[in-house]
Amino acid sequence: MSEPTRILVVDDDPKIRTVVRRGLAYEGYRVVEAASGEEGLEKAREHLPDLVVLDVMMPGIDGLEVTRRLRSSGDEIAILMLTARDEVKDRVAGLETGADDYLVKPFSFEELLARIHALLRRKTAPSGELLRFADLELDVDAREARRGGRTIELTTTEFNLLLLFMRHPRKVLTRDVIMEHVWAYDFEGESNVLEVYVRYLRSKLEGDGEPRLIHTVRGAGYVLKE
Amino acid sequence: MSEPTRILVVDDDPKIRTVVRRGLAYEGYRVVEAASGEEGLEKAREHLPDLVVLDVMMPGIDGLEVTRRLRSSGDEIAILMLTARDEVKDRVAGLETGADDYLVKPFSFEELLARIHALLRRKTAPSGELLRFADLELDVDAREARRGGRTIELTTTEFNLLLLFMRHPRKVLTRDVIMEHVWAYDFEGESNVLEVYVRYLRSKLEGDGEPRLIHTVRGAGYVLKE
DNA sequence: GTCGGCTCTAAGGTCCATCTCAGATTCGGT
DNA sequence: ACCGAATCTGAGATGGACCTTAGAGCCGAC
Repeated sequence: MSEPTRILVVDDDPKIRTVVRRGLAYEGYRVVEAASGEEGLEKAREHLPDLVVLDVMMPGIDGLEVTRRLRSSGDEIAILMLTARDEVKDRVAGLETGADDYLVKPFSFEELLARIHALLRRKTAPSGELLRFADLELDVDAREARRGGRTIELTTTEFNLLLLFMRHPRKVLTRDVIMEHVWAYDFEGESNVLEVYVRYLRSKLEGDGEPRLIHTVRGAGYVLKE
Repeated sequence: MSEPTRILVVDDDPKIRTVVRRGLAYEGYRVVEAASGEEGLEKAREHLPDLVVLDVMMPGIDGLEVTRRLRSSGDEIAILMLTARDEVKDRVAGLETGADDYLVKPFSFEELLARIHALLRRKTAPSGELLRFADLELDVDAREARRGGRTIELTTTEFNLLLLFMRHPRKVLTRDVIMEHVWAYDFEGESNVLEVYVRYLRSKLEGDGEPRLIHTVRGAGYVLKE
């Protein structure tokens, strides 16, 4: 994926925060830090990270409580919990309150990275999602769209293309990026498949003379916007 | 971005310059060389590179001083510092004066490439972030500008030109530099494309009789300033 | 085997971003 | 104040990017 993934690191130990921040930043992630549970919740609200690395044991609001609150506010953030060695009950409690995975301290950075990758892969995979943009809805499970009351059937390719747009609204997607994501091949010889499918989508989505949502950006690509 | 990434290599050792230049050019980067700190500063002003590979130890103005001056002139260039083995204090000093990362000599080209990629990902992909100058905003993702509440649609060339200005505010950009960055060709014959596009931008950005932002500097070029 | 739906190719048409050019205007130097 | 050069401005030509449509190939369902 092209956009930077945001990761929030919540731990009261500055040494851990620094190591993790540096490492993840080096890997190209956008990193936000918090030194306490309170600050973590605040930063989460502010930055909408894709994943939180969360220490269980912290003074004040601890990791379990942070997890509980994040979950209760309906967030689908991936949560990776850090637990002290042998604190088995913490792990169990962590998973029960809604953490997605845990890692035992001390850990190597590579281990952490592996967990993070696995989690992100799982989480950003669509399931049960209902994506929404303007008056357009995309039901990921049913693989169909809705607009203006009517239900729009999509073929696989149309769905994949629209999914990409819905995940990156208001963002210009270059032809290359789109081709890579939806068709997954390097087209040496040129092809106009993309244009054809954009047209298919448009004609389905604008069936009733509704305003255009997928706009052409000459010399660049396409954008989903009002 | 569409224009090629520019990298400036500053090292007094010609062997290193050659190896690095060849390798990076092969990777598709536009490479500029400098053999001393003085020349490095000059080339940086002249070519506006996205990243500088900078040797610490050089006669005359050394890498630390170059870093300091680049930073003090408000540039957000990515700086990768090359240090001799075990010169720990150089590394620390380097990071403190504003370098973004360092690499210990001797290094393999692959190592260098990996660092460069990581740095560029961090630095020049301000995805989701808005560039801002005075009351003007440039949304890099959406490829559109905003001023005085209204949204301004930009063509590709207009966008590239404005992006260049926004990345180097308050800095006089000569016609040559602009032509090189936005049009990427050596114009032997005269052309006034640049003037035409400056006009296009102005008319879009000053739509409501707002104060001018792109000013002409006679005999030199243009500046973005209030 | 036949049918229907999905995917892609191909060819022609349309449109507008880009650039050129010519004349107007402004600026700096004297 | 004047002159030449630099820059601005408007209008127009053109080429390529994008759109549109039709249909061929493919695969699975029955």
